[in-house]
Amino acid sequence: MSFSVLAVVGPTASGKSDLGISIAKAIGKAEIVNADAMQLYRGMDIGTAKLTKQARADIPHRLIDAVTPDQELTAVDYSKLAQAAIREILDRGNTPIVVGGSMFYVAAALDELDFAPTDEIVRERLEAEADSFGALALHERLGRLDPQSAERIPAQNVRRVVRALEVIELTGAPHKSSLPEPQYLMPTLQLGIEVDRELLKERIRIRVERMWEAGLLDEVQGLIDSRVSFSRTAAVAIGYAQARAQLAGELSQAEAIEQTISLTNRYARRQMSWFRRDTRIKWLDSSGNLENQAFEQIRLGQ
RNA sequence: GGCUCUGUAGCUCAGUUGGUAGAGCGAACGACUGAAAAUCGUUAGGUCACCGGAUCGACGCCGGUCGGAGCCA
Repeated sequence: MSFSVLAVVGPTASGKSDLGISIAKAIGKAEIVNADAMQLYRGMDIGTAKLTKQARADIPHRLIDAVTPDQELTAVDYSKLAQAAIREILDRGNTPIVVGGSMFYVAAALDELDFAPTDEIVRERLEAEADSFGALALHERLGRLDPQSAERIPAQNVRRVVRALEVIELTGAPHKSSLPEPQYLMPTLQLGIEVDRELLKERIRIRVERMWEAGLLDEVQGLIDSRVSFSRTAAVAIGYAQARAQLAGELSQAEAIEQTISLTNRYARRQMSWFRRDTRIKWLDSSGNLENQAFEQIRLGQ
């Protein structure tokens, strides 16, 4: 094969998980590596649309339920886990299939990304400075130290301004503030699922409504009762934040559901704007037979 | 039936003493190198309910019509 790693990407509710399993079964000796930032968390099942254990029983799945919701995990941590998993699977003579819609995590698993170091103390100090002097002042400082980054990063985007300053302070070198031409770590075939936007919205609505019917509130109440705190990432999981607000009496159920639908739609849009620019992706049209199109691409890629 | 309030972008609403309109959310598009389901940027949407009047000029003033809400009968 000319590719050693497969990947299935696309927006939420496009059918990545199912397609991943179909492909794995069809090609044989394949294992799935999760690239969904939220499915990493144990106990967050309904709201992350995790496949049931039965559904994934036939195919080994890696990096699902890898950590508890209170564990802080970053894209860098994930990239190490994912790359290690991919290597292991390859060593076993199997084909890794990376499946997930977390754009940055997909890149962290598949691409060459040379992350600069981080330091919590430095970052906290910069954030505090942003608070007291304002985002503009910080952006001006970045303009003096690294005009290129300052030009690329809007002053309002405090998060990225702070990160750029952090990297300069830590390494003395400018921050790489824009993504490079992506480069695979290993020969990879990336399949993307494209769904008509209106149809996707409909699917998202149904999916979210079913989450509530399936007991998302109970699941969240259980997490609260077990007294695990939520990590920064887990805390903002779409649906979970809304379910918690409903349990706290801050939102009605209808409001919680509507909000979840609307945030999920926005997320799907951002996913597409990220994946679209990756010209390496072979797109599958969901109005046709996904499996056949996938098999065809795999055949062509061999 | 009477009184009062009200009708501005898809939604919720701002619009100082008259010079043809803004915000938040939503939408479309985009950026993205250690929080990424994060954090942001850009753009498109409005004969300011309708008709008439005074005015050089009205979303804004006057009169009327239609539609909402409340109070009193």
